Amino acid sequence: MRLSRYFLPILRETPKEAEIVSHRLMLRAGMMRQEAAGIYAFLPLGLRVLQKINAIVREEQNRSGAIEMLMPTIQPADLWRESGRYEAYGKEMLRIKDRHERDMLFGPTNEEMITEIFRAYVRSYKDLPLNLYHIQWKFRDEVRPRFGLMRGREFLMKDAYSFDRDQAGAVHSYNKMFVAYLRTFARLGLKSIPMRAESGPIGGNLSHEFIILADTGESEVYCHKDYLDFAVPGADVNFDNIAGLQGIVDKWTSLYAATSEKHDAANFAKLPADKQVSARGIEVGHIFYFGTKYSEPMKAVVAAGDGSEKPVHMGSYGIGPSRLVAAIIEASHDEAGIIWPEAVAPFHAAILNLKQGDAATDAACEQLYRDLSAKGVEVLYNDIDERAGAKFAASDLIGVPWQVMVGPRGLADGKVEVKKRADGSRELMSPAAALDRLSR
RNA sequence: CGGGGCGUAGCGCAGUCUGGUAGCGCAUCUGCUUUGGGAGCAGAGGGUCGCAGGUUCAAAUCCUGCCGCCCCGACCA
Repeated sequence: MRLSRYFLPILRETPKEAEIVSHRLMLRAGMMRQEAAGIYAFLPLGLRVLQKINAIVREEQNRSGAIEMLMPTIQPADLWRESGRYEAYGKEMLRIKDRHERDMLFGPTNEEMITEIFRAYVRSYKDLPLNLYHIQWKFRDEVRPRFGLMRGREFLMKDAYSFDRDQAGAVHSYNKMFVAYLRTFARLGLKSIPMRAESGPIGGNLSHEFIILADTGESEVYCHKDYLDFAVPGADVNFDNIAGLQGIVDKWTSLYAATSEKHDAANFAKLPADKQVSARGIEVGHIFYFGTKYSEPMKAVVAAGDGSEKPVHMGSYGIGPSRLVAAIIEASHDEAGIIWPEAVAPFHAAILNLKQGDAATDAACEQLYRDLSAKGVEVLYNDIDERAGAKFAASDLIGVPWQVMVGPRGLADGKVEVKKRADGSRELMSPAAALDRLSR
């Protein structure tokens, strides 16, 4: 992409409404624009990151056996009257009337709708287990939206819903998501730690929040240091191996880990002093087993095999991709701007033409741009007629992992300079070597 | 929803107390000079001063009402 033909409205100064670093950097980097409190438009650069995140989330959901679909944002109120949540949900639910005065709502979540879809088609336990998910915009009319995308009213959520014939099956479905989440966050370049959350109606430990550590995170978390070095399950993990998955989950829940709400200072103090980690974190995922809470009132039942019909056991599993955009920035930035993990970077590399208009420099940039593009490298070519300093600052701000600086000084020796955004290291090399390095 | 604050050019702000030609920096446009870490000079364009009433010869400024946004708290994926 040529910057001169792109839409990247970089701000030199920080809009005053932005308090936390991810919000500031997203606005400055031209990633998003606020349209109302807690409601944002994604600009092209922000969308690229969001889509990278979605792709990874999707791959790991699919790998675990979940099946993608897409439910609407607008839902009929009657569905929620069946579960009793239409009255219970309160003012966080955005309620709408259509032209026929029918009660509608902008979905804050989809348990009711997925249960309705399930019961319409599935009759037999033989069709289970089933896990359906979608990635769709949600709306929760928070009293006080804040922190940019971290706590918006409209947000993108991946929500999966599992259906099993009994609790044992549901636990396995839960474990699949647990492992898929470990893999997802690791691939996003994040250290995630599962922390016990409020238990479901059946009791037990079957609700976990996935917290990523970030110095500027919103909440205090406490955990055993060894979590930071736990190996994340590989891509070859067998999701059908019930005992194997349980073993992974057991390991990842064996040590102390709690958010401030569930923190038990006395138990935490029992850990060896050098193993106590007290840090700040951001919740980026939440998984939940809730049994027959919806299947029973909404009559989502299957033939159990013994002549009877039984309500299915369900769980739901959320990840917030739009929040993750902000969370990744909170976890990965410096004074100059964003430092994207390579897996989610909007572009892999940037070419900085340090002397626009100089024939040799222009030609070298054009050639490198063509060569990188031909190799499938996502590259942003800064071909704007502005000073080198401005290009350095802009590249650092938007956080592209690799910068290739091309100018007359280096070209005199047949060299360009490749800079790694993450650590600032630079290396002089030939354009051919740069091409090789960046297209690996 | 309680408490606090802010709405003046695309962004950041001054001007409001004490009413009297709407300003500054950055950005944008033109020209010249510059060109390896956010250049310099000269010039230009751009504003219903959040909205609606009211007071006044005169309102960004005073009064009343409303709207929007931000921060702290309570609450939350």
